[in-house]
Amino acid sequence: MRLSRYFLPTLKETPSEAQIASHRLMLRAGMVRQGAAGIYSWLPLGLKVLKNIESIVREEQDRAGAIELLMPTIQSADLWIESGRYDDYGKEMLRIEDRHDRKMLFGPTNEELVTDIFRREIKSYKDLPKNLYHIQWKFRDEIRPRFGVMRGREFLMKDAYSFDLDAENAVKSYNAMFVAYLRTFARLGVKAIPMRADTGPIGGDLSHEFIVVADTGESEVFFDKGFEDFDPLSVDSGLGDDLQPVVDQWTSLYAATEEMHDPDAPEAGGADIVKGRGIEVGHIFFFGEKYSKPMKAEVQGPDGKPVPVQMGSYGIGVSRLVGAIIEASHDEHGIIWPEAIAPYKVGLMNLATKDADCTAACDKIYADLRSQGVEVLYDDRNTGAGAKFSDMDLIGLPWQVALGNRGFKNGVVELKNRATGDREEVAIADIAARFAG
RNA sequence: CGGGAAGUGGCGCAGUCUGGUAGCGCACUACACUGGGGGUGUAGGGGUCGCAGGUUCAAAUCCUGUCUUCCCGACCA
Repeated sequence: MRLSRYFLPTLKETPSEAQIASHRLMLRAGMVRQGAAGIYSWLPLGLKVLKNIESIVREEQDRAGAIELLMPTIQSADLWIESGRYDDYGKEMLRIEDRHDRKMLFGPTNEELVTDIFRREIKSYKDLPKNLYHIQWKFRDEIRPRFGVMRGREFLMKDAYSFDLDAENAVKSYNAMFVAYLRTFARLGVKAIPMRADTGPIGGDLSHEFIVVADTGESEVFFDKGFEDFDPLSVDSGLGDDLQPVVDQWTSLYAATEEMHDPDAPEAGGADIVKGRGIEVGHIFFFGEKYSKPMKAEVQGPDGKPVPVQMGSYGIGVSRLVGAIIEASHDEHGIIWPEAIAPYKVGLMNLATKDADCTAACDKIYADLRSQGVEVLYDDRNTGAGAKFSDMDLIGLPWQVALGNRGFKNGVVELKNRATGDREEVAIADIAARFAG
């Protein structure tokens, strides 16, 4: 993409409403603009990151055997009345009426709707297990939205729902998601630590939160230093494998959020327990018959008798992750994207746009990179070099390639790694090949 | 929902106390210079000061109401 034709409104100064790093940087980097409190438009650069995260989340869900569908954002109140949550959910649920005065709502989550879909179609234990998920916008009318996309009212969430015949199999489904989550966050380039969690209003018996550790995190967390060394990607997880040992390994070390932390517990006091701040990016629950019973989501068992299915739900805050990753990965100059989700891999800067030869050389690098399938943002604007460097640092692409008169004379570009700051000179003729494969 | 703060051009702000017809920086437009870390000059365009009432000869400024946004707390992906 040529920057001169792109839509990337970067800001030199931070809008006054933004306080924390991710919010400031997302506004300055031209990723989002606010529509109302907690409601954002995603501009092209932000959308690219959101889509990249979404793709990785989707790949890992599919890999773990979950099946994608798409449920609507607007739901009928009927199912929520049936489950009993229409009254329980309170003012956080945005309620509306259609032209026929029917009660509708903007979905804050989808247990009811997915349970209804399940119960209409699945009648036999032979069709289990099932895990259905979608990636869809949710709306929760938060009392106090804040921190940009980290606590928005409208947010993109991946939510999966598992259905099993009995608790034993439901735990297998739970474990599959547990491992899929570890893999997902690792692939996104962030360290997320699973912590035993309070089940909250969704209810249930078994629950873990996945917490990204960042200094600006909103809640206090306590965890064993041993988590630093775990590599989730070393674990292979096919559907049906017994993942209990993996889960056991990951839950053997102490980790707890503030509300679950018990300073008096023997395992909580060790020298390896560190205190930090964290951002919740995922939350998984096993809640058994909580919805299947009142909503009569039953299958016939081998003995021909109807049994309510055992359910779990599994959420990842996709839009929140954009903010959370920035919180965990930025410096005073701007964002530092992990390569897996960066909006572009390479930022190419022509520092001498008035020089026909230099421009031709840049154009060729741009064409070569694109023909190799490398995503490249090409700053071909007629601005000073300083503005280009600053913008490039701000938007945080992993690799910067700069070519100006000085380099052109010597036949070299400057290649900079955004994360490490390391620079090296590479021959103009060789630079495209550096990104091959 | 309790506590606190703020709304003045696209962004950041001054002006409000002490009422007199709106200003600065950045951004934007044109031209010239410049071109390796947000450069320089000249000339421009853009704001009924969140909104509605009120006081006054006169309101960004004083009074009342209202909307919006942000921060702290209790709640949440």
